[in-house]
Amino acid sequence: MNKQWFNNQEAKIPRGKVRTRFAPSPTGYMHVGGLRTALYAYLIAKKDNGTFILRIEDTDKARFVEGATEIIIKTLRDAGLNYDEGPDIGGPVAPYTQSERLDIYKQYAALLCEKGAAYYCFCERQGDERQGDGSSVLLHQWSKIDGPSPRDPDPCRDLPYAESKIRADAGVPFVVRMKAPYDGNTTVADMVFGEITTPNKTLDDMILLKRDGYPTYNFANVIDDHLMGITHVMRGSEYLSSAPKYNLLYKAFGWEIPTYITVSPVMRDANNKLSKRHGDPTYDDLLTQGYLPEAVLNYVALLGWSPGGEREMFTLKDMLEVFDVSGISKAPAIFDMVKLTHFNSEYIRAMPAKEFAKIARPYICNVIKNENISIEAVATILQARCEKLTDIPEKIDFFESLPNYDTELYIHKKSKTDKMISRDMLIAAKKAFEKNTEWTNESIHDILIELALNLEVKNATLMWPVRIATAGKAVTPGGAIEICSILGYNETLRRIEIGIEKLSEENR
RNA sequence: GGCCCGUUGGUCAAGCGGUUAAGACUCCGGCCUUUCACGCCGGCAACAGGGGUUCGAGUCCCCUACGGGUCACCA
Repeated sequence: MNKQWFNNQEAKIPRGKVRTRFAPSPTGYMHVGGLRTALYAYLIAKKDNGTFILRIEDTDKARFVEGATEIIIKTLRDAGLNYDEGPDIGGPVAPYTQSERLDIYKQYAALLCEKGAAYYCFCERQGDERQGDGSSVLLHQWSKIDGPSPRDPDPCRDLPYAESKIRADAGVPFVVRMKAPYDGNTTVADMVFGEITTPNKTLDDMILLKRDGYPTYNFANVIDDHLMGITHVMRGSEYLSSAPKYNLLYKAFGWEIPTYITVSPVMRDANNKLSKRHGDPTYDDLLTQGYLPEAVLNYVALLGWSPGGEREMFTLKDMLEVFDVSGISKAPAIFDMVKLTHFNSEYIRAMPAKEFAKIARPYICNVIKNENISIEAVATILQARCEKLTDIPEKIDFFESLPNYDTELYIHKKSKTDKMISRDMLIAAKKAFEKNTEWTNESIHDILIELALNLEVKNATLMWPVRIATAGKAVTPGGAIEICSILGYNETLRRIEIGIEKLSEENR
């Protein structure tokens, strides 16, 4: 065993600062829960001026997905969760990638065997069968009998080290398993779940190194978290029951155990986790559905974490100030699209008008081809009334072409406007418009207000038919004035005439 | 089935032994208004159940129920 080699690995460890990592496996998409985990890890590090790193956990060859790492990197960048370290010091930052570190795991596994804390196992593969989708069918039936079931002793566990080392070196296929003690207890300290004590006899000899030479998640994680100097390990609650085994590994190496921060999953309903397979949206799906990255991040942060007060709108920068692990809840949280939508509309409204116009532009241009219509003006009336960007097309299609609407729309109970009155109003409005030369929001406003005054009717009595005639639908962004203004003089008059015609026909 | 974890309105949640049990979303009223929306005001709606401990329990303990996790050469 090369002592110098191990010393070199250890020498790279930076100490004394908070260091966290986001350690996804490259599945081809980023799910919402993953984003939340990344966010929390980022916040913990950055709150303390620490280091946040990205580590790709691609130790399952069978599940390799082309381009998956790029998606993760893009998402993180998109969300503003920039990681600041990779294996190439000084260069452009590529993430740490476990498949590039295979030698390291092998060396440490061998070291553990030498120390007697692990062993080579030459038994045939056993226990489960793989299905096409990567899930497995357990062959084992759980006993109905009460009490802890005794571990099946592995025949290789007590093989003399020297003997199995020779066999392994000679090329006999093997896995490396950890030697979990039969006696005593292991206590795991977790910042969210508190202290959990587990009897060692319930722990199995988990596999560290697979037959193909790749490490398991359980092993690579411990090695890397140590080697990369991770101080706060954040992960999902599915790993909570393995945590005692991780502690045993740290102990076997004589390494300091990091602080664990375990978070519960994000659910789709009371019984099921959010999952792509069930059709739940991934982070990218949400963006294409018209959600803003900031809104998604803000909403997701609040799933399972609360800052304690009444405020719930937080930018990433705000979160840096208020985030605290003590606010993380042990209970799972259900993802609610309706509330996300609310956050999104808040973010849209809070945006500077110019910025909104910029992001709304493609959605608007997709519908409005007419060059006489000002995209900016449409964006302006849209901003306060759109919950997500994908709402835009159906809200503004009437600008492009007048829908074939029903005259029932002219009936407005509140202002006691009916079809007859509407017709009179439209005729009056037409005349008033024809007399005028200017065509701005202000001039249109003045004309209509003055007209209502002269006719001695409520504003709504006049505005309602004008809006219906010019838009041809009941629900519109903006009122009559804005719509007329955007449509322009000629189109406005054309549509009012159509309205008069429609209403006149019915009276014959 | 064993072990571990959880459970406050439909949802997110505050609450750290004494509160009229916050707040937000949704929904429903009302006001404002140039429709819808926005905004403002108001309303509906919760401590899973049962035992303790205590002068006093959503808060502490136990049991039950329900839910989740785990028991892979997946992560």
